[in-house]
Amino acid sequence: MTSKAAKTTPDSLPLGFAQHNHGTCMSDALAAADARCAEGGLRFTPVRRKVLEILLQDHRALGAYSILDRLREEGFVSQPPVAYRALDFLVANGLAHKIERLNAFIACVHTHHAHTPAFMICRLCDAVAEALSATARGALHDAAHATGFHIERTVIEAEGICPACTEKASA
Amino acid sequence: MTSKAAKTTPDSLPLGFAQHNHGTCMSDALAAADARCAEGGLRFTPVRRKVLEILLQDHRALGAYSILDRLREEGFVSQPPVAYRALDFLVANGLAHKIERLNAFIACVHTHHAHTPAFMICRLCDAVAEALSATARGALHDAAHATGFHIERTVIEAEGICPACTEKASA
DNA sequence: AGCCTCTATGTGATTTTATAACATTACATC
DNA sequence: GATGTAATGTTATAAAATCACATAGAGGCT
Repeated sequence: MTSKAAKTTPDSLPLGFAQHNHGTCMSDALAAADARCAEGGLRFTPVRRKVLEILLQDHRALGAYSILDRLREEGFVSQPPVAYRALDFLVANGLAHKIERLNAFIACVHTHHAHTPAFMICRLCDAVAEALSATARGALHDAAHATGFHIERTVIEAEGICPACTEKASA
Repeated sequence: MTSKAAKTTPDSLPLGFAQHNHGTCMSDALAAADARCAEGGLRFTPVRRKVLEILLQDHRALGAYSILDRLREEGFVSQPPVAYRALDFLVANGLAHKIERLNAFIACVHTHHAHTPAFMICRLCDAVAEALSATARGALHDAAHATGFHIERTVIEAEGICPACTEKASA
């Protein structure tokens, strides 16, 4: 678990590659979502909540149409705009992120602090880990500032092979 | 290749926001492409060259179907796979990049050195600038290395407002 | 309550982006 | 000039995203 330091708080690791307690991570995230919506006067409606639950359950990047299928299974209406609207809401409010490289969505695992997400995508097992990206973001921001560009949103995604798959391959 | 010093060679700036000589930039890029293909034993076929020319002419991100339209105008065959295959070739060989955020493609302006591209996308005028991203890339790489993730490719894109549009807005 | 307004949802169709599958042609080299 | 490989032509379809417009709910106001 430890990558370099002795301290290993859950969110100092890129969740997604590490084992963790899905139950608590899911209920934590839902609680955080409830709190944020209440605080911001946002309506955390049934479809929105269900979409977030679906994303949290899988804990991986899901395409809008996979989500739509899951919604249908759960008895929700299943036209594309339903899923896209819910996803737009979640993304706009920091409860989920879009992985541009995959045209897919993933629940945010760092809901408790504002952040610029960065992802690592394993091309073998499709796992996606969200890393804290203060450093990468800072560097980009500096470069942009030097040219007078005002950043509103960043997409930082690395594609490659995760630790587990690397191990499997060499075994 | 100074990035902040007084010297301002064309490629120390994020091309795309800065004015520059399209003619030479285009012929330079085509010459570089010729050289690279010759060197690597790659076939720089008419469609591939034409697609690169189209991208260089516009000097902005173009969707595959826009490129297809342009190809058609120039008398090329115009089924989607034609454009996608040419684009795949250009991207695979570093002559063009895909902007994931826009599902669009842009000619590479740093063909002479290997690099991990980073882009700044203006949401007002749609200009896209390619920046040198040694720093941002380094930070991401360090983070990945710490967790054992092996990066093969990175997507680094910032969306916001370019210098020109910022100025226009405040004027 | 009743009314108004704004937001969210339901629904069908369409647009945009990308790939599958398979036939044909061009090029290299022996 | 046969043969293998890479590139192109062509049709069809899949996958992702949005448009447009109708309906329903929540909250404020009198």
